[in-house]
Amino acid sequence: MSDDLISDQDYEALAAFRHAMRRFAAFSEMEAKASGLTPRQHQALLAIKGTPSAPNGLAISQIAEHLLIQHNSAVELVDRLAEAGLVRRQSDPADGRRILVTLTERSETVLRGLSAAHLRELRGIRSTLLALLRRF
Amino acid sequence: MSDDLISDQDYEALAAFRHAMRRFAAFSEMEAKASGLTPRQHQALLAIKGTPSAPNGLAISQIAEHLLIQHNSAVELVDRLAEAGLVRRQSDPADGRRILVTLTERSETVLRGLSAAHLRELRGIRSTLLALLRRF
DNA sequence: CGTATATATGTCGTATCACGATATATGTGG
DNA sequence: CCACATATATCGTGATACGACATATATACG
Repeated sequence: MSDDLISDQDYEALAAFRHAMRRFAAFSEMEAKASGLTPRQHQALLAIKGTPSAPNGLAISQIAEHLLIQHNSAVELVDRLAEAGLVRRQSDPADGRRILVTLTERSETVLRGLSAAHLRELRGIRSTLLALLRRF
Repeated sequence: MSDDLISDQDYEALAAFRHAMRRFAAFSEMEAKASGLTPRQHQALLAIKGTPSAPNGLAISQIAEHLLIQHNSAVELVDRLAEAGLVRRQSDPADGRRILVTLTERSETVLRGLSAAHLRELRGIRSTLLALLRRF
């Protein structure tokens, strides 16, 4: 483990890349918060909206997979989203165990604004991120 | 706010990009945890090591800036790192208010292993990330 | 000089939330 | 129709980032 050869430039590249990712994450947190969402809630909405292969909504287990969180955490996340009126739960007619989670009009609107802001931000930092990535 | 024009492809690109970032973050969490670190602790160590312009260590406020967290959170983060024997606090001879945080031998070793794993991972997902970024 | 102000670090109580362990419901295969 | 897998739900716990506040040091400027 201790015979890895890591140069100072490697460390610098890693630090710079993580800093850039953290900057984007912090931007996203701010935007989400300004819209009354937590980052996780935002990502859940985006996963539902951005999965065209699932037009009837995402199952809770799919949300967990997409966000790489535990299933029970996804349940709780959906609890909070539903309580805030941002998603609806509908049981899957094809499989009674599954709950399909869909957006509401309100979350569609919120997500639209958030996505516009994120697109702007990403277009602004795109070249920086590309340059940082190419250092690896 | 509600007249933003966002296409389905935009949503899909955003969701895919965030999923990739989350994947990397989850990978990093796992690796850090396997080394006995939290993600924040890892990033703090990396910031200290990867800032060549500060060879005597980073001040707590600089760590806060780099990680984009509040100053008091940085203090607490350094508390936990110091307690784990992963950093040392030294007051800055040039400014008695500042505390310079430096790595220990142990954290140098841990960070070396973590960095090697992250370099491998990043080289593996680099082309994927580049492709996702170019969609914006 | 000395006082006001700014900056850096530190302390403490609080709230959030992801998790592990566990429970219940539904589907599936022999 | 029974064993097992899968999906969702519940609950207690721990970790930690934060806001509000406190203290120490530096700097500006009369």
